[in-house]
Parts: sequence; C-alpha cells; structure tokens
Amino acid sequence: MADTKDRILDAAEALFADRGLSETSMRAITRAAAVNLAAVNYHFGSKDALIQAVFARRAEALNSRRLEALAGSRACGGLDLEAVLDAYIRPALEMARDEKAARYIRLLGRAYTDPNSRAGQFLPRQYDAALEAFKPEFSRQLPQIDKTELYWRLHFLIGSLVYCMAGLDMMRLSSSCYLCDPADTEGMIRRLVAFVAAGMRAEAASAAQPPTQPAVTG
Amino acid sequence: MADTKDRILDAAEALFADRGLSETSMRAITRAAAVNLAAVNYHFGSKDALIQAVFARRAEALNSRRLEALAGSRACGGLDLEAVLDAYIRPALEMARDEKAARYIRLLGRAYTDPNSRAGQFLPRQYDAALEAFKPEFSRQLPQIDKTELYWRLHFLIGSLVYCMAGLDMMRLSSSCYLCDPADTEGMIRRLVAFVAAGMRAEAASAAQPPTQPAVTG
DNA sequence: GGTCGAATTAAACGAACGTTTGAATTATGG
DNA sequence: CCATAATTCAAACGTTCGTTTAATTCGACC
Repeated sequence: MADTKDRILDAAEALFADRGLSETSMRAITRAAAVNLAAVNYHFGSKDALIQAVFARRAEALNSRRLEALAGSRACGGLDLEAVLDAYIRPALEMARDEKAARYIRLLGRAYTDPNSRAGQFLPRQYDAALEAFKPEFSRQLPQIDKTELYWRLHFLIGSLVYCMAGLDMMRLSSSCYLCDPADTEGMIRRLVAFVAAGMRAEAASAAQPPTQPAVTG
Repeated sequence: MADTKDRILDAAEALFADRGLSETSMRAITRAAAVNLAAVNYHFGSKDALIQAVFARRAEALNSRRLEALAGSRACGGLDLEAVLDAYIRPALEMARDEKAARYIRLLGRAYTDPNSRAGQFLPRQYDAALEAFKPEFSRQLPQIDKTELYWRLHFLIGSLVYCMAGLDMMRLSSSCYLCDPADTEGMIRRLVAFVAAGMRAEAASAAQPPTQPAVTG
C-alpha cells in the first residue's frame, strides 16, 4: 500500500522529534507505524535514507510559504522590515500549530545544531535557499548596515528562531518563566519579530572593548 | 591514577561535542583516552553517569565567571544594558577560545535543544541560576518592559547565544556567509551584544495582526 | 482465472553496544 | 617487606541494533 510509506514517515517524524534520530530504533518506528520491521528497508532502503525522506517530505513546503508570504506582502503594498521578518518567521512557527507538522518543526530546529547531521543536504540547501532569497530584501530594508554586519545579524535571527522552533526546551524546564506561554504562537511570532527587527536596526557597535572587563581569577 | 578520570573526561567531552552523546561509544572514548574499556564503568559507574560528569565538571565555572563579570562591571561604575549583556554573553563565548573548553561550549549549546537530555539536572539548574541572577539587573535596566515581555526576550537572547555556542553550524555549511568569520570571537561578542541590546530595548509590538498576511494556498 | 510483480511477513544474521567478571598489576601504609 | 586496597586488564556477558533472507500474501492485468 502507498500509505505504508506515509505511516512510516509519520511515525518516524514523531519519534525522531521526541527522542532524537539515533535514539529511535527501526523497531520502535515500525511498531508505532504498525508495519513490519522490514518495511523501512523495503520502502526506503536504510535508516539513513528514511531520515532523509522525513526531512525531504516537508523541505519544500516551509520555504515555499516563506516566499509566498514575502511576495504577498510585497504585492499588498509597502514592504517594511517587520513584514520581511514576518514572512521569514511566521511560516516556521505557524507550522507548529498543526500537530503533525509541529513534530517536523521541532525536529528541524534541533537538526540545526546537530553534529554530523544525518539529514542529508536538505538542511543546508533549504537554509541557503531561504536566506539567499531574503537577503536582497533585508539589504533593501537596511541600507545603512554593511553586509558583514547584516549577515551576522541574520545568524542571530536564525538562532532565536531555531530555538523557538526546537520548542524552547529550557524555558519549559525552567521554573523561572511561568509568565511565558510557549503555546501562544501568535504572541511568540509578534514578539520575536519585534525583537529581531530592533536588533537588526541597531547602530553597529564600535570595535572598542566593552567599558569594564574585570580580571577574572580562577 | 587520578588522571585516568581526567583523560576519560577530556576524551568524552571532545567526542560528545564532535559526534553527539548517543553516537559516541564507550569503546571510542576509552580508545581516545588510551585507557581500558572497563575504566569508565569503574570510575564513573555508567555511560550516563559519565555524561553527567562531563557536564558537571565545568558547570560551575561558566556561571561563576558570569557573576564575577556582573559584579566587576557593577563595581567599576555605572551598569548599562550592554554591560549586563556582556557579562552574560562574554564568558560563554570566550571559553570557546580555549581549545578544550571550546568543546564543552559546543556541547552545551547543543544540549540546550537535545530531547531527553542525558545531561542530568546540571543544565536546567545552571540555566535557572544564571537567569535568576541576571533577571533583577535586566529589570532594572529595562523598567519600561513588562515582565512577560522581558522573559520572552531573555529566551530570544538565549536562542541566539546558544546558536553561537553550538558553533554556527549552518553558517559554516552555508556558502552564503563568506563575509562572517565564526572564529572572530571578539567581533561575535560585540555584534551579539549590540543586536540583543537593541532587541531588548524595543518598543513592545502591538497585538495587532501584521500589516499583510496573504492567504496561503497549498 | 491464472500469472506475474509488488508488498508483507517471520525469522535470522553479524556487528556493535553498555556492562560485568575475575584475575593481574600497581600503589599504599604499617 | 609484606599485607591490603585500589586500579588496570583481557575476555566475555546478554542485549539491541540495522539489515537481509526466503517464503508468503496481495493486487492488477491479460
């Protein structure tokens, strides 16, 4: 059946996001998908190929939505920095509203800092594609920022976004943030956009040493 | 010998950072440390206990430096937002200058988004301790920001910082950021502080929907 | 309705894993 | 110098891993 592949992909996606790639066994996946153990190797070839298939399945969707959002905003009138950021950030965090896609977003967020990623070239490719498409627009919105500075700031943006995608684990574990509701997607998007917009508009800091740097002993 | 434990910790730290926790076997660790396979279980009890020991070894150092830096800046004169951020950010990123400690920083950055962390309570505890210590200072520097908003922004800060700690993997993989030099620690710190400072000072965004939100089809 | 390829199944494969064992070796203290 | 503890060692333990095999069942088409 065709839905065997999908059931495997769904189960794998969920387990990968919950436990990690290496910590999830073929047996756990096939058990969750209610298919035979050999089905993964039959339909995908190997565990690594399955991992790549899990990423490949949704690789296009996210960036397509971003580009559509950017084009849509451009068409609807003046494009400001907040709109560009929203087009980049919103699709990623809104996908997390759908229970299934949420697993993928979490998985993707974690994959960004995974060593020896078994996800294949989908991640770097998607990363490059999205960033390259948005770069000219960011440059246009921030003409006063030089390119090196801008690129650094794009990475800081990605860091914050990826952390939100990964599920804000530490925030959930921490008792210290009872006021924040990680399930409030709209609030998270709005706040992240405002935060990053201000960061990207910042005056470039001078190269001077920070005002105080006490000698650290020990 | 006492240095058997240290050799194991060093080897484990390096391999964990390079390959991941689950992807690193006891045999690989003991081979790299040039000790017997049974040494880990003898000295630490189990692989999980070793993982916790790797984190525990440096758990105190980072936060101590942060608190010293904060106290130092406070003593040296007026404390502004940039100084507080610098006290929080600099110790983490400067540790990466030392080749050995750099491995730990990378490992720590990745552990922040690891599901089912095998690192024990060191991470949440360190996370809480550092944040709780800095929160009052942030509140003082940003009296106009309400607490919910402030806490969210602290998480965005942590997202960016953690991404830098983890080694900016995607940036290295991406061809698109040839202008950024991830080895330029001082530049990274300066830029991150400036970026986050501006983000934290931002006017709180209204709860209104963003200006344009085209219907996404497909 | 019988044929052939696709899909599923139960069972087993060798390899690698974390851990344990008991003997050999090294360090320590009276 | 010897007794005693701490450490190292080679070898093996049982388990789980990803993968493969060969037989069986299913579905489509002439």
